[in-house]
Amino acid sequence: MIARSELKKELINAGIRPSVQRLAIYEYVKSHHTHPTADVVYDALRDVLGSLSLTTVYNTLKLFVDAGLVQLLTIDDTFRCFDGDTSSHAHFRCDSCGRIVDLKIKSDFLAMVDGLGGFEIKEAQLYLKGICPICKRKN
Amino acid sequence: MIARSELKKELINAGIRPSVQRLAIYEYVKSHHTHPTADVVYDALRDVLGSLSLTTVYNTLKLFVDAGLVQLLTIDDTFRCFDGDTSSHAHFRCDSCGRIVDLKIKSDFLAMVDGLGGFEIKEAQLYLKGICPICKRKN
DNA sequence: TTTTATATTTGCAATGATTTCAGAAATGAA
DNA sequence: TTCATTTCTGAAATCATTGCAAATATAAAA
Repeated sequence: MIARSELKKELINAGIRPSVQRLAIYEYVKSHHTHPTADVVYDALRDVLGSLSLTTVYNTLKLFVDAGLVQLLTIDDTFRCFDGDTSSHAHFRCDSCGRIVDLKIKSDFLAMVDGLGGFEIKEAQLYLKGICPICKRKN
Repeated sequence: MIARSELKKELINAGIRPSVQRLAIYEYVKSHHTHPTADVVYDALRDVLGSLSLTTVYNTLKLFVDAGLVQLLTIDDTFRCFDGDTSSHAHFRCDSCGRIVDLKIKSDFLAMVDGLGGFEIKEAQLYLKGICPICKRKN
């Protein structure tokens, strides 16, 4: 759990004015590692904050993604979800329960890709899909 | 370029009846390595075939994906595109020109991911984004 | 070949996540 | 406080994708 004042500084450093809504949304994605959709964030915060618009959540998350503070995941092709952890890691999506799991990845994994000379890589996403250990045990 | 009769066999082997539309769509995605969207396939084939419905293109591509004959890519979060090459390879999307490029990847690249024991991996997608060599040279 | 059943295609309407937009509210500076 | 700027809001619009029911094509049976 990161302190609110620390999160505030991060927003300011990124050139983003830390409004009440923005700070709440930022705190949510940084403290919940559940890869929430915009809608999930909206449902979780609408009661905490007096009022909140779903549009604000969409706009704010897009702002964070563009600033590099949050990752946008498209591992499930039917919706977008967000990850406050911007460090390099892989994602696994269980076909059975839908859960998205973080997996550690070696820092030099791009060495496995051939012919990258001349390319400028700004972002890398490794998406794995299949059956998670919990669902496998159930069968 | 693969022969039409060969493509026909592949569909039959997958349990898919090779109708005129299906064969045309299958031939398109297997011979064009441009990662087309459903709409692009539709526009390319509507004139060749007498008539064609966009719904048919969506349904057919989904059929191919479910049968494992074609890959679904979600590297661009605003639309889905398709890849007739189902072999293991990475994809790069240029932020500048939007082009999606195939990149070779070492077959054992999953060794770079920690803690995969217990997981059953059915699909892996490595998406890279940034600036391609052609766009870099232009600047 | 004709009939019948089944599979496929079609076009339009519906869906639903996301975005746009214009006005309202909040914020910061003077 | 006043003014200017930024941010938030909610409703309406967008657009890729899907659902559905009718039309067509294909295969099997008679």
